[in-house]
Formats: sequence, C-alpha cells, structure tokens
Amino acid sequence: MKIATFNVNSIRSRVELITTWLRDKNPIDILCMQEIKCENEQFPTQTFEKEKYFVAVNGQKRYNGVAICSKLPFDSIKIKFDDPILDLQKRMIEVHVEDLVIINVYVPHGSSDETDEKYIFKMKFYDALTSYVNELKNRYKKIVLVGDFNVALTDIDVYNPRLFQGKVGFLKSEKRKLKTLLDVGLHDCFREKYPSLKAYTWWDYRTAGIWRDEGMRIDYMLATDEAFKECKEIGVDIWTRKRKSPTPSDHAPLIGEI
DNA sequence: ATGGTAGACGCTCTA
Repeated sequence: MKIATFNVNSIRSRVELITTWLRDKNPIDILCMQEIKCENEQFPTQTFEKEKYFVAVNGQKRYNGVAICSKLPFDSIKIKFDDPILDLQKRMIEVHVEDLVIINVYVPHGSSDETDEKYIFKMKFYDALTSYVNELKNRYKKIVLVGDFNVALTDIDVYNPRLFQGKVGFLKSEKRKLKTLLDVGLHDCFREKYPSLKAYTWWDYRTAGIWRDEGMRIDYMLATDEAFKECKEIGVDIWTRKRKSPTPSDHAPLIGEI
C-alpha cells in the first residue's frame, strides 16, 4: 500500500489542491497529514469521504492538528497517549490498518534557539515519543512512524550545511534525539533506500527556495525491520509544491510503498 | 542582509 506523509499547512486552505493531487497524480492508500490547523468539526471530512477515504482527525484550533485518511478501514483511532508531553497539544494520531500500526506525528518546531522553552519542549517530546515507540515495539512487529520531525539529520539533508550551523532544525542536540529514536529500531526508509540522494521535503516560503531547490529533509517515514523489509519504493512528490496557484504548502509529501 | 511569506485569528503568533 502507498502511504504518504504531508505537512499541509492548513487543510482548509489546501483541500482543493490536495484532492486534485490525490485524483490526478497518486493513488494514495493512507494519507497522513500534519498542521491541519483546525478543530475536528472544521476538518473537510465529507470531502475525503467522497474520495472513498475513512477519516481520523485529532484537530486543534489555529496550530498543530493531525489527521489520517485511509482507503482501507482501521479498527481503532488513538489520539491519547497517556503522556503529559505527547498529549499537551494535538500532535499525534495512530491507527491500525491490517497488520500495520501507523503513527502520524507533528514534532514541535522548537522556535529560534536552544534556550527557548519551545526547544526544551521539542527535546522532551522526542524523549516521550522514543519511550512510546520503544514500548509499542514489544506488542507490534510492523510499525510505521511518519510525519514532520522538524530536524534534518545530515549535511545532505540541507542545501547549505554551513548556513544551517546553529539553526533550529540542524542543531546537534536535536539530531541526537532523532538518532536515539531511530536506535530504538526504526529505519529511515528514504535514506536507507537512497544513501546519497538529495530529496528535500520543505522549502521556505520567504526565500522562495523551491525555485532554487534550497530546502531541508525534515519529513520522514520510519519503519521497524518487519515493515521496512516490505518497503519497495519511496520518494518525495514535488508536484503540489511547484504549483503557483492555488498556493501550496511549504512542505511536499513523502510517499512510500509498504 | 537578520529580511522575506503564509495561515489562522483578531490588533499577533507560529512556522
């Protein structure tokens, strides 16, 4: 099945572009979205149902919010993770589809520097997420954790490593947190399939970096051994990101076939 | 050079 992770930067302003993309470009089975920026009642559930998707939403006013749309039925929707950090904002949603556990996460951005309380929250969020996945691994073999992780891991994941020195999204401490999460037993599907391929998932609106491919790889599909074994193809789809109208998200979807 | 754009919301915050 084709699984996509896509930070949509407001679903209400993006729904038209996304449905066009879903119809014309990619038969996506499971679409995981972050930053839907609306409450559950405001989510265009019926639009996705018309496209033959089952819908699961963990919405939040103004900021954050995540959702999963699936062509295949899921038996449960998890939006509470019994953790004060993970549950503070609406940043996670989990569904079980066939023998796969799909977790969709929007990791905190972290604001401007390491001393910012939002950055501290990002560090704590990584610790809590790592503990959660570590525990979940005892009960499920095939786990796919996708989303916006707001960290680029290595120099090939940013267009100019020198420029990103000391910038949130490329700091040593947050890279270490993401590596620790991977060390629980998750594969960075894209990077393991393509060890040296440049493929960004985000380009800054402000510098119009998309036109010079000045971006970062901050969206990931992470999978346990058993799920990664079945990962046939994976790549970034820049079709929506290159539209001039309607305005695209600043992220592009990462699509993996598992 | 420390900007720039975009979105939700409401006289600003977040990314």
